[in-house]
Amino acid sequence: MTYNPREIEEKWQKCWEENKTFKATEDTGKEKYYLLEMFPYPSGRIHMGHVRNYTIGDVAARYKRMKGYNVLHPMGWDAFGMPAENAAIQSKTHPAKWTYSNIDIMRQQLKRLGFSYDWDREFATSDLQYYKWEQWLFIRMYEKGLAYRKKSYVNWCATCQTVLANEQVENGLCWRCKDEVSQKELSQWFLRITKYAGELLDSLGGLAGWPERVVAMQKNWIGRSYGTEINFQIEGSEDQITVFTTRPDTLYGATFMSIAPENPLAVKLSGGTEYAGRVKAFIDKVLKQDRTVRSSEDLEKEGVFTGAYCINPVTGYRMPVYAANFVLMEYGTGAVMAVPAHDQRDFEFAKKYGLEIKVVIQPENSELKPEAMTEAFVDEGILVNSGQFNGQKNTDAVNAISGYLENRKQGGRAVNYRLKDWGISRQRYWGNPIPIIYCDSCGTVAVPEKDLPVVLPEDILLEVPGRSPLAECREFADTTCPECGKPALRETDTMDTFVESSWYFERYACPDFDDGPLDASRVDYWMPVDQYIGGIEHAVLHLLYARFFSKVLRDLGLSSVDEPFTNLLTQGMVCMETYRCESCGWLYPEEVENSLCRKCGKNALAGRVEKMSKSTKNVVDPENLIKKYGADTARLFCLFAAPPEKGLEWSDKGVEGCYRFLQRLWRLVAENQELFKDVVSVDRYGADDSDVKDLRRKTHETIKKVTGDIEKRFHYNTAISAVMELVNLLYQFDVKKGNRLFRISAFREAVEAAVLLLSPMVPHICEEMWKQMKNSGTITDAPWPVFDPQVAKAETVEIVIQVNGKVRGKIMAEADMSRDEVQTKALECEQIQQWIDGKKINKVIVVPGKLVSVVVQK
RNA sequence: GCCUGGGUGGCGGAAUUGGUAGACGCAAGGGACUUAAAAUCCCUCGGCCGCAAGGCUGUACGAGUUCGAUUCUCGUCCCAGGCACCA
Repeated sequence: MTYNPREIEEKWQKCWEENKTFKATEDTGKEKYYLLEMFPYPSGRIHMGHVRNYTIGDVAARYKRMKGYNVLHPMGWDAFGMPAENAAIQSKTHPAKWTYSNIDIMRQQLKRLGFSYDWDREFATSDLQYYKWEQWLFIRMYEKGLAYRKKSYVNWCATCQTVLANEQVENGLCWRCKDEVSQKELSQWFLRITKYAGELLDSLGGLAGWPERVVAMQKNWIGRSYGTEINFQIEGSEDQITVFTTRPDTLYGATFMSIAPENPLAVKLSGGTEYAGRVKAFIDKVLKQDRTVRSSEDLEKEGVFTGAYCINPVTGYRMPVYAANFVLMEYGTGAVMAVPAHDQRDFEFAKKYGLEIKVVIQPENSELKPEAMTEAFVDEGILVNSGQFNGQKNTDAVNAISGYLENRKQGGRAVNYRLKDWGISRQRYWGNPIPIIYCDSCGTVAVPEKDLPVVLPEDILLEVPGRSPLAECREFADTTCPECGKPALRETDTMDTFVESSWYFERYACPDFDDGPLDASRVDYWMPVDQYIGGIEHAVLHLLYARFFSKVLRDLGLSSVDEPFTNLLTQGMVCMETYRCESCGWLYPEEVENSLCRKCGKNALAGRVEKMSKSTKNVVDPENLIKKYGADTARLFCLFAAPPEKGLEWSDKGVEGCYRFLQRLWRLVAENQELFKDVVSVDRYGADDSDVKDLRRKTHETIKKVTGDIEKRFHYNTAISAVMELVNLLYQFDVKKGNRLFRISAFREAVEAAVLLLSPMVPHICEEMWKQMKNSGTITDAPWPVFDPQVAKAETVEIVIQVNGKVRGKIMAEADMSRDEVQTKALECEQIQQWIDGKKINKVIVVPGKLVSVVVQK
C-alpha cells in the first residue's frame, strides 16, 4: 500500500466539507480562540506566499482545536481594488466578473490545501452586504466629524490615476505600481485618524504580543514630539505667526522666520509689495518639484524674502520672514523659527542669505564665535545672550522658557504628531462609493440611511483617464437632494480599499447580520483576534488603519474592543534563486536545465536569492507542487524550511526531502498493519527492556518539545525535526523481539504520538494513518497528546566534566544523585586525571543533571 | 543620520534560563540489498594535526565579565527592513 497523497487528500477534504467539521458556533461554555490570517486580494491564483501564510495559521488553528478551544478560523476576500479595473480595460471583462471568477479559482485552491476554514462565514468586501455597512459607518463618522472634506495638496499617482495616502507612498513612489508620485491640489475626503494619534501611540505599549519591530515602526510613523508653540507678532499687522519647536531654549537666538511655500501667509505677506512676483515664482518652482527631490536632505536650502518682519517675543529682534523650501506645510504649523547658531538647516540658510547668527548656547570647554562657525552647534551647553536665563543649562531652559512664555501668554507647551489624516478618496470605479450628495442649496448631504446602499452601477465606461469613471456615468452621478428634492450630484470618488480591510475581522463574527454592521453579542464573544498572521509589509498601513477603526467602532458603541489583534505574527517572504539568460532575460525555473537556458541553449546564470515574483520569474506555482507531491508535502516544506518570521528560501531538494519523510512516516503504519489490528491499552507497560523505556521516554519528550514549540514560539521547524527524531528511533526499534505485547504497546504509543503531533501540519496523511491504526473518529477531533513527566524522566543522565572551562570527560550518573556524590564521581573519572593530577583544585561547580566544572591552579 | 532586526558547516537551519556548538533536513562520500538501476535501509560528514587514542582550533571582528559566552556588556565591520530637512 503506497502513499497516494492525491487520493487521501481528496477523501479527507470531502469528509471535512460534508461534515462541516470547521463550522464555528458561539458557545459560551468553551473558551474561544480567534485565529485570523490576512485575507488575500483575489488576483487570480494562489501564490507560495499565501500557502506559507495560511499554513502557518492553519497549524495554530488545528492545534488549538485539539487543545479543546472553540476556534474561529474564517477566510474571505479583499475584493475591491485596481487590478480588477486594469484587467477589465485590458481584457474587456467587467471588474466584478473578473474578481468573482478569481475568487472561485482561489477558493478551490485553498480547499485543495486542506485549510480548516469555516467557509460559511466567507464574504468578499465587494459584496453589497458588506460595503453597504461600510457606507453606513462612513456616515456615522461624517456625523461625528471623523470624516471630512478638504482641499489640499495630495499625493497623486499618474499611472494609477488616483490619489494615495501618505502611508501608500514609499520613498516617493507609489506602493502598488512603483511610479513617481506628484503633488496635486484636490478636494478630498479624509478620516480624522489624528484625533486618535495619542491613543494609537499609547496603547502600543499594551501590545505585548506584537513583534517589537512592528511596534517600533508604528511609533515612528505616529511620531509624537513634545515641544512648545510660540507666537510671533507680524510687524505692522494684526496677524501672528505661530511656530512649533522642540527647542524653546534657543528662542533668544531666533533671528529670522521660515515658512512653508504652501503656507497662505507667503502670498498674503508679500501681496502688493515688490516681493510678490519673486515669492510667487518661488512657490511655483517648489510645488513643481516632486516629493522625493524636495524632501531629500542634500537638496540645497533655498528661500525668498517675503518683505515682512515678525518680532521675537523675548528679544524684540526684527526677524525677516522667508518662504523656504525645506519647511513642510504638513508638519507643525508650517512655520519654523530659525536659530542659525543651533540648527544645521537654519545655519546653511543664514550663510546663504547673509542673515545674523547669534550664539545663545555655549559649550562647556570652548567658546563659539558666530563668524568662526562652520556648522551649527547642536549639543548641550550653557545659555548666553538669553536675558534672565543666562547661565542655565540649556536642557533646563527648555522648561523654564516654556513656562515663561505661558505666563506671558505668548505660547505654551504643545504636542505634535507626524501622523496625518488619512485621505481616502480614490478616483476609481472598483471600490466602495462614498455616500455623499452635493446640493447647490443644502451643501454636502449624507445619503440617508433608508437610501443605502449607494450601489455601484454595473454598466460603466472604464477607459476615461484622470477622472473617476463614476463621474462619467450620468445615471449614477445625477440624483436629487434628499433634503430639498432639487437636482444634485453624487460624490463619484470611491473609498481607499484599505477601508474595507480595516474592519473585516469584526464582521467575520457575524457575516450574515443585517440590522447593522456588527452584531454586538457575537462580536463580543469572538473579538479580539487572538492571533493574527500576515506579511510585514502591512506593519504600518493596514495594521494602523485597523487599530484606528477598532477604536472608532468602539466609540460608536458597536464593539467593546480597544485593540483588535492581541498577538501578531509577521511571517517572512518566500524567496528563491533567480536565473538569467543573456539573450532571453529572466528565466522560469523550468526553463533552466543543467545551468543552460532551454530556449536558446546559452548559459543560464544563477542570480541572487530574491522574493518570489512574477517580474523576476523565480516562482513556483503551488498548484504544480500539489499535483506532484500533494498538499501535505507543500505544507510540510513551508513549515520545516525556516521559522515563520524569517524568510523562506525555496528548495526543490528540500521539498523532496519532506516528501520522503512523509513516505517514511506512512510506511511505519503501512508495513506494520498486523500490529495495529487490536487496540492495546497503553496502561499495560511493565516491560523493563531498556529500549522500550528509551522509546517511551523519547515519545514523551517529543510530546513536550512539540507542544512547547507550537504553543510558545510557532517554531514549527523544530517541532517537525523533533518528530523526525522520534521516527528515526522507531525505525531502529525492533518490535518483534522480547515481550511482544509490551513492545507493540510502546511502538503504537510512539506512532500515535507522532501522527497526532504532526496532524495540524499535515492533516490528510495523519487522518488516513489514524484510521488505519483502527482509531475511532477523525484525528482533527482527537485531543492533543498529553506529556507524562514520569515517563519522560531520564533515570540516568550524562554529566559533562570540564577542567578550566574545557570539556575533558563525561560520566553517566543517576538522575537523582546528590551534588556531593556527582562531584566525587566526577573527580574520580579516569579521563580527567591527566588534567588535574598534581594540581591544586581551587573550586568545583556542580550543575545538577548537567555538568561538573573543575577549576585547577595553572 | 536615527530606530529595529540579523551575521553559526558546502547549504536551509538548531542550541528555549550563561552549561557538551552544529539537532533535524539538504547536498556530498561510503556500505548493504539488487543481474542492474531506482527506491529503501545503515554509516561518515566544521577546519587543522594524528594510524589511532587524542589534541588544537572554531559561532563576523576586537576587548571585557564569568569556573564556563553563539547567548551578557562595550567597541568595530558588514547585511536586511523601517523612518528620514519633522523644526
